[in-house]
Amino acid sequence: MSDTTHDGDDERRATSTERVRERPVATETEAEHEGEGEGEGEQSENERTICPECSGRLVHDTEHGETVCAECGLVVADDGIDRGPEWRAFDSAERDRKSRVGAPTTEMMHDKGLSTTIGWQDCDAYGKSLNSRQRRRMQRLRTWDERFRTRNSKERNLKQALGEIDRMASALGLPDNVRETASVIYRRALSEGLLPGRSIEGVACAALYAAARQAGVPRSLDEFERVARVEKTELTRTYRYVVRELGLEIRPADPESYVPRFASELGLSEETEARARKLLRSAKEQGIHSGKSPVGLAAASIYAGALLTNEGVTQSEVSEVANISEVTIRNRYHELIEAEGDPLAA
DNA sequence: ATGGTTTTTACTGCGTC
DNA sequence: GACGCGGTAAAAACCAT
Repeated sequence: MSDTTHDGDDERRATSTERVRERPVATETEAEHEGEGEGEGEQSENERTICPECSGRLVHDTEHGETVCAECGLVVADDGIDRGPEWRAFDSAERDRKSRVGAPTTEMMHDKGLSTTIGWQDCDAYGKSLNSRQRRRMQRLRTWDERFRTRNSKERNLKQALGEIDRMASALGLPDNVRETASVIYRRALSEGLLPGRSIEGVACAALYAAARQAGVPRSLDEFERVARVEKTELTRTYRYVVRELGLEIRPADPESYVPRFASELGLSEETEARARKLLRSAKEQGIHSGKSPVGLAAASIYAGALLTNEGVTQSEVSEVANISEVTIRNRYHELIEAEGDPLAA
């Protein structure tokens, strides 16, 4: 699912491959700094995403190889490298024949999945098993391969964080694309020096929380606290910090996104779920929802919806699955029914 | 730190099975 | 009498300033 973004690349024209910048021919101090490729081009992330003229958002136009401002149209950089292939394919057979690339890169691994790994199966390229001497040899190589790949601290840091993100994401049932964005957020936090003084787990957790909300599949703080290795207070603190420093735009969670999960946990019908959504929508139109906790609203809409369809659900049951007090449910659901235009009275 | 808003806690009374 | 529900006051939590 995560590689769908790469499918369109084949059709892209290579407009700027011929302009790939030439390297200076001879340099006297021969590549002494080659080995320590730290954060290659990531240090000035802000400069790349914000227009210097009007501070609007910058967008990359891969068709023309330009970086332009979405607000004022200012062209910031026009020497972008087109990373698409230089050939075109007109059917899938031709695509297979011409393609010279391997797996897509992924943000989910600390080296973007570009490194090779020595397989764990003790067999050669023909599938024949190795003898014991060769086996020992491969085991040694594996060890050194692993040490080499995770050699510096930054990469070890990333590796641990991404593992943490992966673990929590599967515990919370979050899809791959959320993990990807969480990884991107974490990378940005790391390259902007947000980590010192904060725990890896905390920042990783905050990144995942932010990513889930951005993707419209939010999980409540309570749910995060259950799977995270950090306290809720630390989570909220680092979350706020990361969002502010990185300038992430995150709107308040949509109550409707909680409805399906609560409904299924309580074993309620589609009809009730639909009623709950309807209640939430009319509440939104009247602006009842602003400032109120989205989870509370979702819980109240579930309760009210079940009431309207005569499905027996008690307030305490709803408060149980939503982690919201019964009082809040009562207050919200009165407001919801009033906003709906009092269908009970009709 | 502070003040305003929202949520939670704790408690009470009412009606029903 | 246990349970579901509604309401209230005060405490706690949260958020922007």
